[in-house]
Amino acid sequence: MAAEQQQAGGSVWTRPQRPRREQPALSREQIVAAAMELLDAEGIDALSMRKLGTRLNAGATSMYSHVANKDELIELVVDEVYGEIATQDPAEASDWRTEVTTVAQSLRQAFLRHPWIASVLGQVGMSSLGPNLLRLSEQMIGALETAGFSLAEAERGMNTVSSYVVGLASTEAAWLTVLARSGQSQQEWVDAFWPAALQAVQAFPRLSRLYAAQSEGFDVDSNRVDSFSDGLECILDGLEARLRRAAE
Amino acid sequence: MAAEQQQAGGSVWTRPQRPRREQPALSREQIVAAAMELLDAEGIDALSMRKLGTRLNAGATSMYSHVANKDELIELVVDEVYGEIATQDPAEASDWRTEVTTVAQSLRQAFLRHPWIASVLGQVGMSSLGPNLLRLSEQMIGALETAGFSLAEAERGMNTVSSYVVGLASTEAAWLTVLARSGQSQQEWVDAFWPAALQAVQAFPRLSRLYAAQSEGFDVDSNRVDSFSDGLECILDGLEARLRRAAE
DNA sequence: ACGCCCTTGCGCACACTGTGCGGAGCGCCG
DNA sequence: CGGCGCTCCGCACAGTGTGCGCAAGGGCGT
Repeated sequence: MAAEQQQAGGSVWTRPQRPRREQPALSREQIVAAAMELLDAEGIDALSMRKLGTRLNAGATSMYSHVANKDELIELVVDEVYGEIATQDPAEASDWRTEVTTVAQSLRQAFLRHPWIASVLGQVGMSSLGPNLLRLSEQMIGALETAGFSLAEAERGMNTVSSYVVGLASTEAAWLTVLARSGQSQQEWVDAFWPAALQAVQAFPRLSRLYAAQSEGFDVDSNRVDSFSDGLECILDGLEARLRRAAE
Repeated sequence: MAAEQQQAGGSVWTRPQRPRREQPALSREQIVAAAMELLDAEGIDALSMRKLGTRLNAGATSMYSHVANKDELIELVVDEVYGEIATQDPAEASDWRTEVTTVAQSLRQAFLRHPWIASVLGQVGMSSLGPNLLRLSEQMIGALETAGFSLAEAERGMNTVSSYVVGLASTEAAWLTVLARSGQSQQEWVDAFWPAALQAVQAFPRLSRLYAAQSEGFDVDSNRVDSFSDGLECILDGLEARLRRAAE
């Protein structure tokens, strides 16, 4: 610490180098950005106000002038994640399916870029009403409404799609978090866990067959993205069906 | 504390009432059950090992003989929640759609009975491989496979449905948690938040129309269950479509 | 029958958390 | 130039998960 400085000098100059009002030295944006870095680098457990403070060359409680709570801070960071997703230019009006698919894929990838978000969504919920989330909602509802759905139908469709994306991406992200915490490579982790999984599953015939089939190697990652796209298209098929049904 | 007892008596009798080996006095099941009670009653923030200990007339660290971690404890409680869902008797082989729907609805209701689960799923993931979760997976895959899907298709279908259920129920449960923490009634909370929501949304035309339409009252709860069932049927429609497509 | 060991529960302690409070430095307005 | 207010920070408090070592008995070897 700076203990020796305090002992050497008087209390007058102990921290003269603190550049008080040249610029506020701490801003909401900086805090949110630093929190995002910390979360991406070390995960949710490493985010403490003290660590965030030191990373900003500030005290532990200095952020409370700009942010009410740790919870509010987290809400802000979450919306920042949503902010990474660009809304499409409405000029290039493409197929509604590709438009919805684009948003969904971007959302998934944003979640996988910031896996800590899974551990946080259950506390913050989608209820935070941050501007970026609202923007995404507006776009998706817009795509569905111009496709021919009523406004209420469009909202339900959006809820269905986004629930699917959030649910699946959360599971994936949680898995990534566990993986990261274990410190092993993906292959190591799978190898280590596979026997236990096989044994846990052996009382269930279909799961056993499934796991056995998956044993004879296949690419885990590519299967995952296929699986995501497949489920998404399944939902879109369901939506398209009711669109056609309404048109007749 | 029991300080005066120690001062008054010798250290010999300070805790003679502890019934050492008459019965183990603490079991995994008891611990999990008590944790569930505590979680249901006071939510995730109230679950600490100390509180759990006092509730079991035990010390704070006495559970660590039966449970490795707090995390492991939470995994156990989560699987206990899945355990509340009964698997259907395979004898009465009904329509695959109603079978899947039954599981999905039960899952949703279990989540809403224990809203704290939302804040926990992102840390534990579905990756815990607890026996009850496996049982549910087996049933759902079974329903899909006997309906005519291949094993791999059945797994993907299950993933799609369960991701949807988990995602949506998590959002709802998170909302319930926020509501409970606020201490207000649902109506009070909505009334208090509505102006802010309207203002946040006013930059987005479609969301504004949507919220305005929802302002002229309708039953929030019934709309929610309708919305859930609607999205679920949408997914099932999509699945059924590929079943028919494969049959041709 | 007696003494030893080994399991099991628990008190203590440590490092760490979020955050309320009061004070201190600085810029700005009157 | 004096007072006000906004930021920033050190301190302190209550509370957390959990590692460590001790104590108390039941079960077993002799």
